[in-house]
Amino acid sequence: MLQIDVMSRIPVYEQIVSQVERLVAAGIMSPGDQMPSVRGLSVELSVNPNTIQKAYTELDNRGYVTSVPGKGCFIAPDAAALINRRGKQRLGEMEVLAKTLYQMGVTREEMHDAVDRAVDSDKKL
Amino acid sequence: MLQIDVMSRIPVYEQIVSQVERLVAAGIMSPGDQMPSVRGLSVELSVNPNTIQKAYTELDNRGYVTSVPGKGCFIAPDAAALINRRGKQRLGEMEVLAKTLYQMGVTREEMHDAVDRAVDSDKKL
Amino acid sequence: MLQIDVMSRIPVYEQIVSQVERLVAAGIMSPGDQMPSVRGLSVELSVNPNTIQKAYTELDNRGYVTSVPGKGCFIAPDAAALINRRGKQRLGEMEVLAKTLYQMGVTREEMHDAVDRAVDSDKKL
Amino acid sequence: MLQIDVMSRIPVYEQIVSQVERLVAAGIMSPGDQMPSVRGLSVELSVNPNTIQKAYTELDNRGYVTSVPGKGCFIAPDAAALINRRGKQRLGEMEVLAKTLYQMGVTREEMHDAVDRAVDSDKKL
DNA sequence: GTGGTCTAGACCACT
DNA sequence: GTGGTCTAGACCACG
Repeated sequence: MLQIDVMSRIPVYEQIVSQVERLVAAGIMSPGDQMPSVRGLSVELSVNPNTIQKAYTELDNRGYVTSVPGKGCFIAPDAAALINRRGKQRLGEMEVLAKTLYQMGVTREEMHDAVDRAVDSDKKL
Repeated sequence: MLQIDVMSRIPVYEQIVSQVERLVAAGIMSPGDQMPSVRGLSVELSVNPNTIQKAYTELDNRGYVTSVPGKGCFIAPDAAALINRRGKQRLGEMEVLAKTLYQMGVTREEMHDAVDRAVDSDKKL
Repeated sequence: MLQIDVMSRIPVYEQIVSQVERLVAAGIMSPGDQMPSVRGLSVELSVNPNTIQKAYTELDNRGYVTSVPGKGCFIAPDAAALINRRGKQRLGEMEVLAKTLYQMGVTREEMHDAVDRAVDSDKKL
Repeated sequence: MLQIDVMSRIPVYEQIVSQVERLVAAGIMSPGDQMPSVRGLSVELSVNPNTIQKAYTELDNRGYVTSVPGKGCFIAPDAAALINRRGKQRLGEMEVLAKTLYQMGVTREEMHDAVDRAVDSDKKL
């Protein structure tokens, strides 16, 4: 269910967090669902268990999952809402990027087009 | 003319590159203009000369600037065009970010608004 | 596998870049192969780690290699193609040199012979 | 008669030496001809007199000119022969370059073509 | 004075 | 352990 790109500059643990984020927001993973075990996911992705643990800790910090010692790690009831809130906060990143590109001579329309392309490409899937 | 935020996670040399990029694109620095000397900028920004040197080397690699040992560092004739081209290439980053945010439940309109805010805030200055 | 000539006027980091270029083009290093670590190569060649780092950064900039912090530095999938493309671009250097030598009274045949000597000496190895 | 490119990476004094080399080899300057004065050439090219002096010193070292204190600087009788000899020595540079390019996947034919292009472009002028 | 290279030694985040 | 950034201080060639 998860795929990681070891060649990417994005830290592996962050890739895992992002993908869980996406799966929950898309409704593929639902509140109450159990996450794979740290050791299981470690072998499945051929990734160091420490890295998986770091991702899970981050997911817990963000409130997307609740770890129950001895039982496992479960998607939190309000995960989707939290993710949506976090998404809105990240609009600031887009604002910063847009400002930078605008200062480099990219037009408002070109940026709107890029956003539309992204949205449409996602709708198709 | 340049300002550095030492607390930022963005490397100092990258901050310098970005700011020169902006100044050239805005026409504040023009082709043929001489950049501040490595040592001069070093003391002005209280940054190690090697860090400035790294920024200047990067600017040269990108073709924004031509460094002439013993003479100085000058804005290249086609710097603005190169910067614009690089800006268009970076639209891919915006597409990736937009896709991610969309998957987190952010709407197309909210993203368009973010772009518009960025453009308008820059126009005001 | 790499050898450095500290007495040469060619910067050490450029020597490293050139040699890796050669090894990859010759198929001795293949896509996906891991480069020696910065520190490891540093002690092996008795060169400062910063110098190695500079070489690796340049290799990354040229797309021959992808550096993954915390994991290592790996030969890029399309490294050989990029190197070949760069080689063709550098034919311009040969043209400039040939023109200069011709103006100094060196004949076309003498230059062809020099090229042939170089090619043959490389084939023998 | 001489033209220098301040933006070039090639040192100004070397540009001057090369151009005098070319003019003599082409027969435009002949043995016995007087070189421009250091001060005169300095203002004509808008170049620091020290730089001109350095070029003249190098020309003298190579035996292309003989400086007569108080009278001036004159093209040596055997200048053309010396230049031709130097040209042949520089075939080594071409050999090194050819070997490098060959190792980067450039073919023998492509290099021969580059040499021919250079020779032909010079013949046309 | 200029840019460019190198060494030495430190710190950071990530695996 | 890895790569990446930064500081401090030195040396070089060029103008």
